[in-house]
Amino acid sequence: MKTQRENSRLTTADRLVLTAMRLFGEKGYGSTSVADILREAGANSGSLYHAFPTKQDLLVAVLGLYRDGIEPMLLEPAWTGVDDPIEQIFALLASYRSRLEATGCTYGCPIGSLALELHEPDPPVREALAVNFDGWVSAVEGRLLAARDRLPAQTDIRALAQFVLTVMEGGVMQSRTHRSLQAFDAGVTVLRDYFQRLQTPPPTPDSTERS
Amino acid sequence: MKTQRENSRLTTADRLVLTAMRLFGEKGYGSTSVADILREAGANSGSLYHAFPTKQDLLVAVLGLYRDGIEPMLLEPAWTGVDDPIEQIFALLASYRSRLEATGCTYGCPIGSLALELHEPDPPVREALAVNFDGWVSAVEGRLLAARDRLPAQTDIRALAQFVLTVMEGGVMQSRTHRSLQAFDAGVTVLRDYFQRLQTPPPTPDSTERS
DNA sequence: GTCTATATACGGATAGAC
DNA sequence: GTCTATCCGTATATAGAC
Repeated sequence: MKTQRENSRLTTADRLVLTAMRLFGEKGYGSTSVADILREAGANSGSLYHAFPTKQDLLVAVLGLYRDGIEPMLLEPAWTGVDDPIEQIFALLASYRSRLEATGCTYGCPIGSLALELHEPDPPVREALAVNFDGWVSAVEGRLLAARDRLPAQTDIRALAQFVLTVMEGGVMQSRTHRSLQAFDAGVTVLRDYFQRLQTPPPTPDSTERS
Repeated sequence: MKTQRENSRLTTADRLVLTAMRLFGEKGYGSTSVADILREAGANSGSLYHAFPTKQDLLVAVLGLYRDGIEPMLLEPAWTGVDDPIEQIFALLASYRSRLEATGCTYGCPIGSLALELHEPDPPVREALAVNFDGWVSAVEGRLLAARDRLPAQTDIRALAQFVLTVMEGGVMQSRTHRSLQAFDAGVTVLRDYFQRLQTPPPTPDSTERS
């Protein structure tokens, strides 16, 4: 579960951020010590504190990496070969499922984990988390806009995009706790049912008397 | 945000668990030190370790309290005066909203926070978290069963109950991160729309040609 | 069962030479 | 920019008298 060793062609600062990103994702922020990061990155204390005054600054840098990686590292791989915008949303969810499955339901969404681990994060950290959520939601919103003609006219597109994130995060939380994909899958299935109902026009007023 | 002082008529062990419950909820498990708990409970180190060999044993006891409190502390207050089973589900969600609102969106669901804070919890802790989720889901499932005749016959009741938990936890996570009720409210609104659609029979096959 | 005092480890962060 | 050595606070847990 650890990459062969963060590419040694990078600068020390970059290696430290990448190592921190991996360890924060694996063990969380609080349980990752600066000493862990230094050891795994093959760096020394002085180098880290030269680039990052505090451990928290390192966290903010990691969250920036996640943000910048949403498009190339998350969306692009998930969407190749999938054309339908709504199916792209479910392909995104499937990528989280793969991650859960590949790790025995121990790793889900690193942003969500950090968001709940840090109860009272300092403003820059909280903002960086919020920016990550916003970026994710905006990507889903874009897919919904592309499928707008298949959704009821009065649909709140932004709220529906947030709802997709909600379903992903809630499902990941339960699957990690139960160490089973069942809860995540159940959530996706229900969400799919909802999308199907959204795309099915309701009975017209004068047709209700037929049933 | 702190009770006037955990009732001094209780045994020391009980006072310690109640204090730990409060502090774990406020600051998380990792950020609450044993010294914090001792100070706030007005107890000494020896008393704690006499009753609980480790801090983790204290956590398991706290999770047991949460489990036992679902019915009397959570459901009963939320459901008084609400008769409709589906409205009881939304009343339960409203109780989480109240908690978010009362705390400036800093406290949501203590179980969910712990579930994501503890990345690789020891088996007894993970089980205790899972038991809490199960108890919550079963309560919602009971309400859905009471409303079964208003839902499509093929509805997976258990999965739908899990979905309600998913929506609550995902909404709480985002609202805490954004420090705004908007995301939570949006999730509840979308969920309500879904329930309405579930309760609206779809067009019969031979009526589709009318539209 | 409760008290005080303390063992022991590890945390983040720093100093100052090179 | 990177190195080694280390400061200093706080963490969980324990010892042993009462």
